[in-house]
Amino acid sequence: MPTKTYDQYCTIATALDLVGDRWTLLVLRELSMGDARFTDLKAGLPGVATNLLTERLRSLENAGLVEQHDLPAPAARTVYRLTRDGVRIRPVLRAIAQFGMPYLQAPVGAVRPRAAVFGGSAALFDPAGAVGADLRVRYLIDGEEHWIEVVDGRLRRADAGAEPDLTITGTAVGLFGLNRGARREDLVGQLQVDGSAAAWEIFCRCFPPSALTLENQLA
Amino acid sequence: MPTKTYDQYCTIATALDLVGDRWTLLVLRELSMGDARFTDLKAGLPGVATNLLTERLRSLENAGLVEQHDLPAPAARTVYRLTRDGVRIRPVLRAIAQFGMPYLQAPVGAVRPRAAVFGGSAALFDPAGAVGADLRVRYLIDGEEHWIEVVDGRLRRADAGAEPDLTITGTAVGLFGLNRGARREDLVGQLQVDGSAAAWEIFCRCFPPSALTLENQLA
DNA sequence: CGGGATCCGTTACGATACTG
DNA sequence: CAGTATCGTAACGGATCCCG
Repeated sequence: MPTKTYDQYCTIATALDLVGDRWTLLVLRELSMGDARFTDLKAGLPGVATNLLTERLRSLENAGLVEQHDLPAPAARTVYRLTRDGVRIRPVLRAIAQFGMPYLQAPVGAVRPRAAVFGGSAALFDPAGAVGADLRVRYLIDGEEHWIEVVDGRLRRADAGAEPDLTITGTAVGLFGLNRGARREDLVGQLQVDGSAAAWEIFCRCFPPSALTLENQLA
Repeated sequence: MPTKTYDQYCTIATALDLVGDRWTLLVLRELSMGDARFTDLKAGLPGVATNLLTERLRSLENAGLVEQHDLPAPAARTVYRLTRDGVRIRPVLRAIAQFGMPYLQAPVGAVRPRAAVFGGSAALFDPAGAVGADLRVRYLIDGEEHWIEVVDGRLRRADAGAEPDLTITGTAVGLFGLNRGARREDLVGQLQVDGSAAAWEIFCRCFPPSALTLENQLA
């Protein structure tokens, strides 16, 4: 176990003592998209050593951010889940995702639809722009269906249910294009948005695309 | 140099490739409070090895987040400063600080006034609560003076100038108490707030104290 | 004194192999 | 499926030394 702490009276240093180790925030990213088994986590975190993943999970359990949950009989044994304290990491993940968005270059390898929705689109959520907003969005990305909703200005995952205000259909790469500021006209064939103009306007206020004006685009 | 990258098409992984290494975010924390010399950084980051600090600074310069700046003759040669791209890390630092706030225990060692203002108080800034707000706050903490202002819902550092709407006078520890949710009555002798009731109300909306309802308070 | 560079012991990480 | 065990390598931590 990495026992290294910054040992400083600082909220940031304290937070990083909990979640600052390598892989830890990416584990939380995976869990913030939903419960996951050990193998799911391993699949979502290419390159992580199994012993390290184990160590990180124990460490997160110890910090009270993650807990194991046993599933009923037929399903595979256990899943990992964020605790009530653990979900407090979401704004951190959103902020990091917004920071990193302009640095993302052309896709390498496959893009998981769920990552495009939660790590890409939903990560752009802007609480200030969303004040008072209500919106249900249905994503159909590479055949996978995901729902998110904004209720009274607060972002939540949602389940399939009542009619969506907006339906976004297409590929994960196309969705990333939208997040990075591409215009809808440029995404014909990759992404299609169905819904009222009013709903689209609310969407744009709640999920403003990342500013691409970085002076220093990495090569 | 740590050349390890997560090599994943993910905004968070990409961001962590830039700023996820040990000490890097704390270096940015220091610089987000203002320009700093090498020695200032070293002083603000107890325990960091000098070679490591050098390596992190080079790496951040390389990423375009930090730049060296030469000062006129009499002053010590160079300072480090966040670039225009670099200041984009601030929302990340704020989010991390808010996450870490409840885990902060009693102070160990000296608390720097500047850290109490920027890492503590200003870190609680809530864009959603601040929509449309305007406020100038003057901090007098352990003899140090710092100003922040909210202009049309956006947070900025400020310089001494026109009358503040609110003046907060006291100790760094007292200020942390306020941030963590202590009531003003409990901070008599440690912290004093001067200003109109209306300004105080705006302040509370812009800088809501961290929820202390963590089920799992660390020991 | 500010701003590092060099060296070296220790720790954490990465890859793979193996097990209940 | 969900880990544990092992081991070589890379990164970190601390101290010392160097140079303008």
